[in-house]
Amino acid sequence: MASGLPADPVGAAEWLIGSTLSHEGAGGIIVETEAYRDDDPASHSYKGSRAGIASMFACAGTLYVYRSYGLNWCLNIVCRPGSAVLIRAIAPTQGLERMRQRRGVDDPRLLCAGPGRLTQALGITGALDGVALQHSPLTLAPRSGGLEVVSGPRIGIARAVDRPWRFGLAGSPFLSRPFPG
DNA sequence: ACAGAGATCATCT
DNA sequence: GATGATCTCTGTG
Repeated sequence: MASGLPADPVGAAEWLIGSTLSHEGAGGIIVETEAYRDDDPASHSYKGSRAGIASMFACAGTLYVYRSYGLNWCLNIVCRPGSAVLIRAIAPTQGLERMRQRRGVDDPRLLCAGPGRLTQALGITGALDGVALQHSPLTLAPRSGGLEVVSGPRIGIARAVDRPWRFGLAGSPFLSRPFPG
């Protein structure tokens, strides 16, 4: 990939921490991600391609956006066919006022702390599902300096809970939940 | 602070 | 008919 996204979702999830993600002037710094691999029982792609998740089997850099629990949109970036990284939280830096309006809350810590919240704050919907990142209204800028990344068990899944494939920026107040330890 | 329930829908059994 | 990679509100300690 042009952006240097690792093909392995676990490496990509860690790599994405600290990157800047924005959509039409609203966005911030990615502080929380999760990796989902095609050989991973917790992944939508585990049982192979089927209707509704086709974009997860597209080429690296494709956006996979799906609806969760009937109401929330969740944003993933495919890093290899069948494997993707779920963007779980960002530290809001641009377009604060716009995001507050869309979310209907004032507390900046509640603007983008969670996969459903961040898509709502940025105005991301299923319309972006299957679109290539570089041809989408989304902008992704890799991190510049080093930073401390922590990892832990993923959230909200029933299978393969033991895999520590959730990554976060150490000490960030914008995480959807704190990391154990 | 923590626990439980409801909202809502594509996909699967 | 059941199941989620969720969020919010409400009731209780």
